[in-house]
Amino acid sequence: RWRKWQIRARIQSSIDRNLAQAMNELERIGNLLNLSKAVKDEAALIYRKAVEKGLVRGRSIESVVAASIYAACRRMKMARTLDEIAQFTKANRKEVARCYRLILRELEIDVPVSDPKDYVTRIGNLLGLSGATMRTAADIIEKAKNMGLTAGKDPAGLAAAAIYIAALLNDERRTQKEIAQVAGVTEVTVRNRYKELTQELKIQIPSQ
Amino acid sequence: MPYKAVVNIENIVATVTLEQSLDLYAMERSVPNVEYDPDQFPGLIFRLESPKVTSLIFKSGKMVVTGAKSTDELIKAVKRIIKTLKKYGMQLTGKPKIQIQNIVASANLHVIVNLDKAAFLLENNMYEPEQFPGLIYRMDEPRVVLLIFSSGKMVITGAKREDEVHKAVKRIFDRLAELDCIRPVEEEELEF
DNA sequence: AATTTACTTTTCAAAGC
DNA sequence: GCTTTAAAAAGTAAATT
Repeated sequence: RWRKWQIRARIQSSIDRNLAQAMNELERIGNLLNLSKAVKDEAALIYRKAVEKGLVRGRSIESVVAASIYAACRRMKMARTLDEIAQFTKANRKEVARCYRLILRELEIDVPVSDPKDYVTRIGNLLGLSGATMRTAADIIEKAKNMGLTAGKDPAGLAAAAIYIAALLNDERRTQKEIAQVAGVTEVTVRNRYKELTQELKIQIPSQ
Repeated sequence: MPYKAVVNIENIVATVTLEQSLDLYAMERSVPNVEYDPDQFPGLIFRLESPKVTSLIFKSGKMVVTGAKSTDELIKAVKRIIKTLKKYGMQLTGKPKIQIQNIVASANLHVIVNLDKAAFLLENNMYEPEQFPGLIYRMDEPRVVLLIFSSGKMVITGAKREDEVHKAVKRIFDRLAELDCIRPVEEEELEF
């Protein structure tokens, strides 16, 4: 009886110590990513579940925290790539992705499929574009979805191309280079998505 | 939507047990075109030109043969590997025991798959287009993993028998159809 | 800007670290 | 877990030309 209580107390204290350290990491990375309290709270909730299920054993706290933050961002529709999050940890993208997959499988957490529209908002804000341009870009994404042009494509690349087109249509042109940079994709990808979207959606670009 | 899937076996991974220990250092000296660096990997790498397969040979007498596209090709390759090793002076006795460990196949359902919808309705799936363009589906029976693309093409892996591949393809087609996740291809260029 | 090469994902065994 | 081997799918990336 006593021994059982002792074991339980020991496990609880180890979870507490782990959580204390993890919450510091979560706060640090979350602030570097400019995440709101709501997203950080969601990440904390996911991390707590992961610890209770023993998913952190044999893994670095930092990687699991990063994976929890990624899952929280996805659930809260706060577009952040795995690379953006992993850059603030000692682990690489591959290790954080491994922890993320583990969280998806082991915890009963529903994460919606990444939406290019979430990246439209993020890229638009980083470039200081108007709400009208962002709405145009979101419309382009919606039409592309309905035509089946988005399946399997990187949402960041799709959003980058939609922003490029929308900015041209709304007369606040940005170069493919600066859009690609904030979107975290290459200019070639922006160009490829741009070609496909303008062709398939029959969008006429006014010549400068 | 008629079922007209085309299935291709792309790779068979098998283990071969020779039931005798081997001197890999001697093998590296006498058999040409082999790679052996025990610090990097414990197996000796032997490439057979026809049938084009690669074999990892271990000192325990066990080997891994990869690259065969059919069971016939696999058996032929194992016979030729042993014949080649004997030709270069390796003493091999007894008949090898061949076990297929994994079959990788590709298939084309000739339909367009709505991956967003499938990701939402299908169980045991993972669809992360930021990471990989295919939807990863873990099927319980037969126990295989399918990588499904919006083009209707897919990869089936983890099967131990060929009939499991065909069964899995038929099953995923039926499942995608009942979930209303497929639509016909507008116009398809014929492949020859 | 077009090619080529290469990496992402999944599966599996082998022996050893 | 890692190391090595093979293979496909489609997207993205980087290096050449």
